[in-house]
Amino acid sequence: MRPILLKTLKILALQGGTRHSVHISSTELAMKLKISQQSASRHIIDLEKKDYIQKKYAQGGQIVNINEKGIAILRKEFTEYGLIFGTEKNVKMVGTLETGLGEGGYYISKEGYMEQFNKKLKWEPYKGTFNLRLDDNEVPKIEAMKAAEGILIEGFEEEGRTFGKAWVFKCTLENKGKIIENCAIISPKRTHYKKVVEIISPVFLRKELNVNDGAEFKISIDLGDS
Amino acid sequence: MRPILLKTLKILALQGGTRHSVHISSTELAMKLKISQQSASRHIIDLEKKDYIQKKYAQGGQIVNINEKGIAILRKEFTEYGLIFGTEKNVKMVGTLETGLGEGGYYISKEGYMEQFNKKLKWEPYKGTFNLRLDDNEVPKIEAMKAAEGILIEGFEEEGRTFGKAWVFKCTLENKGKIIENCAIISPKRTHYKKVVEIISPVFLRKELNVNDGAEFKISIDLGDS
DNA sequence: ATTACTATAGTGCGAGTAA
DNA sequence: TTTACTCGCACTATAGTAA
Repeated sequence: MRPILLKTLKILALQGGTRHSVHISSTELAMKLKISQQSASRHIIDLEKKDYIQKKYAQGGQIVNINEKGIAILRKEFTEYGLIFGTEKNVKMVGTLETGLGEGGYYISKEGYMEQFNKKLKWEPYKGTFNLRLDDNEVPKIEAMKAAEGILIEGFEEEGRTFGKAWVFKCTLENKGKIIENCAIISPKRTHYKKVVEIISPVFLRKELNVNDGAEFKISIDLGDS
Repeated sequence: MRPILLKTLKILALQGGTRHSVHISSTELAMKLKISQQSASRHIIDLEKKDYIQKKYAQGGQIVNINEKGIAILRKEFTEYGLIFGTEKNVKMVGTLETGLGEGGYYISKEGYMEQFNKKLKWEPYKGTFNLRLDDNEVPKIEAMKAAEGILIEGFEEEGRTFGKAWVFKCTLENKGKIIENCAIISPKRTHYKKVVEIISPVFLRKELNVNDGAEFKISIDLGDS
């Protein structure tokens, strides 16, 4: 979505558009946006074309209603600002199971990491990672989460090789109504553009849950618990 | 501020930029914004020129810090989204006293309004309004507040003339540390582009406080109390 | 690797105006 | 009064590239 359309949608929402219909002329909207009447009109048309709003003509302006899709995008913004200012304490995301390269399992099974997991998570992970691919627009959320506090897992040296530090975030997973506590997202970098998160857990999740690639999971990260 | 710059600033904030410095290359930022590296670089330069951020070069990217001014604009956005979703229960604004046209006093002193003020506010206003000019960027806040609930003052007919309905919002004012309870903003329209709010109060505020045009007031509106 | 300049391509803005 | 079209121009983004 173009930034100017988001701004337009926000102005409509500030007039109460998420709660009831808004009566506003393109001239008035233009003033609020500090753009021309023509551009305001175009933005309204664009928003309707993209199904963010509905409109109909009325005496001296138009009646605008914000659709579910529009409310959803505004709520996403609100959540992201909540993450910025640390008021959002629980991050929920949806991810799809996929097969990784197996590298994750190699790394986490190193004793230098395992002893820290035992100490800091109070459980020992199964020696493999569970890879969940996030939806494209979840990425800012996971990055914000990573930018916030997490549990630091120190790096170490072994046989002349360096194993870098990592951060873990306690979370729970949910699949078909079944909730798995004691999971954690592990990430080698604080913030890094990546659509896949690697999950560790005391149990072999694929077997425990009998799931295959493509299975959908709800991920819930409690930021207050890190 | 251009919408694209706000979006850029938000991305930086989501990397933790409001809490600590962020190490990010223009290429990585460009990916997150889904624009070219060149544009991302330009936006970073623009943000720094306008004092929203500070940056310095580092190995493999740049180190960005968000300034007070940048944090302020992000917080304003957050507040506005809070108003949209009704989580912001208290709206605070700053306004400057100015002399109105005296019309407000004429209208509110009509018996048809006065009896409603007595009943709905539990006090009778002084027969004049106290006009506070808001800062330009406070306008969306006041409009969002007006879009939310308020106390409805019904219109009426008198000698063939129509006196329209209005909304009042209980508030308190603060000037030089002195707090005046029992004030209310009165507005003839739910949402209307206007930089001046008219305040009513049981007392003649100019005399009570010994203030003149230009005096600064903090306005605090409790939306849960309407 | 980076950042960020110049030059060009492309998009979006607003003036004018019709309906 | 509205909304919203066409069209020209200006601004913005990106490609190419230097440092």
